[in-house]
Amino acid sequence: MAAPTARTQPSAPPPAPGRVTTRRARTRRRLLDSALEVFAEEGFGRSTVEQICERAGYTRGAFYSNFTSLDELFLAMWEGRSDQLLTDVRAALAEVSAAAPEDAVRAALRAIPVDDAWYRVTAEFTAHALRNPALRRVMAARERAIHDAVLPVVVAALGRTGHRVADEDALGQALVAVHDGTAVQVLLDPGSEAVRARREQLFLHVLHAYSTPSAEGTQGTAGTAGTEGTEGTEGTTSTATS
Amino acid sequence: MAAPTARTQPSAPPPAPGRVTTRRARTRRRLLDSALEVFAEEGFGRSTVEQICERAGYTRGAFYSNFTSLDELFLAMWEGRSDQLLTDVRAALAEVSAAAPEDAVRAALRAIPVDDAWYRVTAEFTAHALRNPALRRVMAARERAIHDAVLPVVVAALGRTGHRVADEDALGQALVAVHDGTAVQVLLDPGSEAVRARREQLFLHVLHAYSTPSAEGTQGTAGTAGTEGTEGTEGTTSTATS
DNA sequence: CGTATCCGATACGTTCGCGTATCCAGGAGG
DNA sequence: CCTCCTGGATACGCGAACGTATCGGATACG
Repeated sequence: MAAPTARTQPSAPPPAPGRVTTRRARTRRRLLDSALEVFAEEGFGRSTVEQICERAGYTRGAFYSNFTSLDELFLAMWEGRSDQLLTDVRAALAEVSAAAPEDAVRAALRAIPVDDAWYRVTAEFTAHALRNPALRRVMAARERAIHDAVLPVVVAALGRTGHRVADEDALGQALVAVHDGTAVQVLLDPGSEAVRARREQLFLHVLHAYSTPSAEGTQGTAGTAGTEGTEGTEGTTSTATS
Repeated sequence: MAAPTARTQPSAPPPAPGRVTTRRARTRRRLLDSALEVFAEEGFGRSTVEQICERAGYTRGAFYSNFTSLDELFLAMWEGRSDQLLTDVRAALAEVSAAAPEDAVRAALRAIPVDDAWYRVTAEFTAHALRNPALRRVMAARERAIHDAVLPVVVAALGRTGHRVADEDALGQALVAVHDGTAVQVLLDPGSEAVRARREQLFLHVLHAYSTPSAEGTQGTAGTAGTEGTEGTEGTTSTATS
């Protein structure tokens, strides 16, 4: 009986998981988007809650209703963007999964645009992560995820041209390192085509360094992919072993 | 109050360059040292003038007497440490200038210890530089200096084992990129010997990738490291596609 | 169409850090 | 030994950003 009307009792409403959610989600999203911009422009350490809210068209009340601290928002933002990036890369790699490794690399690099704003933020996130064990784990996990997503594709592509990868972890680590290291260079010297070209060149060198041509190719037929046809190259090894 | 009239010399001493300078220099130095620590612990954006002064044993008065802003101190500190590092590397390389490239690489890596605090600060400086054209130039100049200091030695060492470097700029850029990229990995996963080992391995791979064995070698010694089956392969791809 | 409930806006007091202006001690030069 | 100047300490006022407590409008649901 009773009580149906005014239940002030907290027992009933365990955070109803789907009530006004729609507005909230939009707000949250706008805050996160604005955060990226502000962090990129001002730097994390110099960004204020108010700047972010102002840009998103809200007041601080909205912020504190959605996040408890700037740190929390920073992490959420970075993870969100990072996930998106990973998704993009996966998609891009899926499309070219039948191409030669050279093309795969180029496609991957295209899928990971050296986005100015994003890398400014990532550099800062890195600095932050180096100081905070929890964040460090997050970042390490992220690198591993990228690693896991990219490696199989690369290895497969290499395999199609008759190359085998002995130590996949080493290759993965090398690729990530090269990516990070060269990305900064590209941003520090924007507009320099030379830097960009050498970046690509370095990737290819690394691919070759970490794979060995298996004497016999399975790929008699493998040519299949032929589409672009360019990949004939195979100079790989050409001269080959002494 | 009246005192001010006491200007004996109207000609005004052009900042007597060596008067109390001794105290001042010490103060400046202590502030810079403390700054590194504070920046490393708190992050640049969250460091305050007072924190730095407190750690150095001064008050804010001392700070504003020596610097005009945190930014200025940050730059001065980074440049100072950076110069020191460069000096160390030069010295280390001079000692091993007669060794095989593998040893040179190892010596260089030893000379550039992956110092936790320093890299945390550098990561932040990088982020900062990506946002500030003036700092960006400073950083680019620094990288070029390191590049210029290290390359000749590396090239010479390679030459002694009968390897020639076709594109020195490319090699330099690659080495810097690999250094930066792997340094972060080492710091993100401290204590992992595997990561460290792969870092060294990657350096060697890069050295080989960017140099070609000149048929005639002085390489009597070449046997050297024998680390891994060297990958004679070295197609170097240079020929590239068809 | 009413209404209970969210969600973001507004208002407030507080704390923190800054930069300046002034003061005083200590060390170099005579 | 005395003096004069430098360099750091102290004191002060200011503005920014924070976090909270409360309110009013919007919104999903019956």
